[in-house]
Amino acid sequence: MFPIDARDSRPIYEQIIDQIKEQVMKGILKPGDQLPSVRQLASMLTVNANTVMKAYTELERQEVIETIRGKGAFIAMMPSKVISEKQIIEVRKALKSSFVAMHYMGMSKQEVMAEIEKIYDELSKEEE
Amino acid sequence: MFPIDARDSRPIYEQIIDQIKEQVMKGILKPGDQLPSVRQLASMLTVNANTVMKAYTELERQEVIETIRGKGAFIAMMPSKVISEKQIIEVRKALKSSFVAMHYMGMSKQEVMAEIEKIYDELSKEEE
Amino acid sequence: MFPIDARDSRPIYEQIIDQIKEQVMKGILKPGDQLPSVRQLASMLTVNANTVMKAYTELERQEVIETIRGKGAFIAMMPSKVISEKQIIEVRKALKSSFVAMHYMGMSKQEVMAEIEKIYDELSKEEE
Amino acid sequence: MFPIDARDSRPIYEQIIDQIKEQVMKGILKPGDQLPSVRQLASMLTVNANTVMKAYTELERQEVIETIRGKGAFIAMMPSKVISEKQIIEVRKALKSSFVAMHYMGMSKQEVMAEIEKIYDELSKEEE
DNA sequence: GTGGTCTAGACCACT
DNA sequence: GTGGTCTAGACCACG
Repeated sequence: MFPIDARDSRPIYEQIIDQIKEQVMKGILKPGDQLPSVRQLASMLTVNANTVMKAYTELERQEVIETIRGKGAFIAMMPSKVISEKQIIEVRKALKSSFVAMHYMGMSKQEVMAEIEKIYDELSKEEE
Repeated sequence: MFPIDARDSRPIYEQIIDQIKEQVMKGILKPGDQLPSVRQLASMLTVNANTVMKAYTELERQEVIETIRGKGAFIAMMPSKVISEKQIIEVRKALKSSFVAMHYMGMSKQEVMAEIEKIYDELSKEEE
Repeated sequence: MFPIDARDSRPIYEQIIDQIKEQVMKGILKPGDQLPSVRQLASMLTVNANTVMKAYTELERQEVIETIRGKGAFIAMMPSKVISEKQIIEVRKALKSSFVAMHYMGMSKQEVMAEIEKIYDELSKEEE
Repeated sequence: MFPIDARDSRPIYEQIIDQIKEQVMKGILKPGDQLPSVRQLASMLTVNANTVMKAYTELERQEVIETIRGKGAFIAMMPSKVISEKQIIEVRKALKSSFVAMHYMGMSKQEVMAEIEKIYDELSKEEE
């Protein structure tokens, strides 16, 4: 379904969260679509069920998905737009940190911008 | 000297690393400039000396600073240029993750781009 | 598991690093093999866990091992190939220093060469 | 006189010791030759006099030089040939460590051997 | 004074 | 269980 890298420094449950959000953004997953069950996804990704559970719980908290008892988990109908100040500060810090890192990798602002465009293209392009 | 946020999810030593790199990028710290000693910075930030030590060690490894035995730590003369494939992949993932997060915060690509410009301005503007 | 000499002038964490690299080179440890956990190795060697941690962190940075969160540390699949100019200069200095020392011990070039062959044999010979 | 690198990881006093031994080995300094005084050498190298003192003391202990009160320091007449088991073990460890490092830098045994020959050539060639 | 190593022990995040 | 961060405090080598 999607690639999980156990060697990645980012925790697996976070990778799952991001992958699902990404698929929604790309339109691969649409509002109302049903997600695989915790156990199913766990066996697909060969990770622990608790790890998937943690991802789903967090996704629900963020209102990206909705879980209905006895039915399963579904992509939420209404995209959440509650933006907390905290989140904005967090993402700004993350961006700044990335830019400093890229600067130290010898990339000019232009090169960084090109990289950003590239990533944005990927995100809007629907993949199989 | 610079702000350390104990409640931040990122480890303290990483925050120190980023702050110093940022100050170099802004031109506040220039090649050859002496950094505060490990113990000094530790007491300034009210963190443990070992934590500062860890940051300095990593900065030296990245060739951002040079330490001279018995003398102290200094901003490196030669900007480092060693880039590993791993680093590039990491930073791309980080960017993508930020963009997905911003999308979920309801920001359009244009708004994201404006945000990026703003952060870049901050990074090139010398602060007091 | 392997010998650590507290009286050795070289730091313990460096001795651990070298021992593990040596075992990989000899083929005793193979790509994918799991290493003892930080705490296990610490108690085996009767050193502090932080000391072993430091060694593992550095080995990961050098891409000799990979650590997987919650699972443990493993010998890396891909042999690392990142070489910095600095490292080459360092190792040349170390060699020169050794040769000067051996000369002062009254060893001729031939004797030195014989010694080198002997050490190389040891390194390629798989030990129990 | 000879190059001292404060940024080098090796202590300055050790660099001085090695440089003097190297010059003796190359024949630039011959038995009976007078060395510069501690203060002279210190100012030549722009290092602390205590540091040079430490180097001279160690060189005398190793019987590489002889100091005569009121006269100065001289290269020893008899090359010392006392070899302690300890020294041999030390130098073997150093060599092994270098070889492992070179192996990890992707150098084959042949390449290492070529490197060794090169260093040996340098050591026998009298320089200005 | 400086950096660097090491210990002991706590606490956290992840699986 | 695993690695990872952090503190507090000791001791050493170097200049």
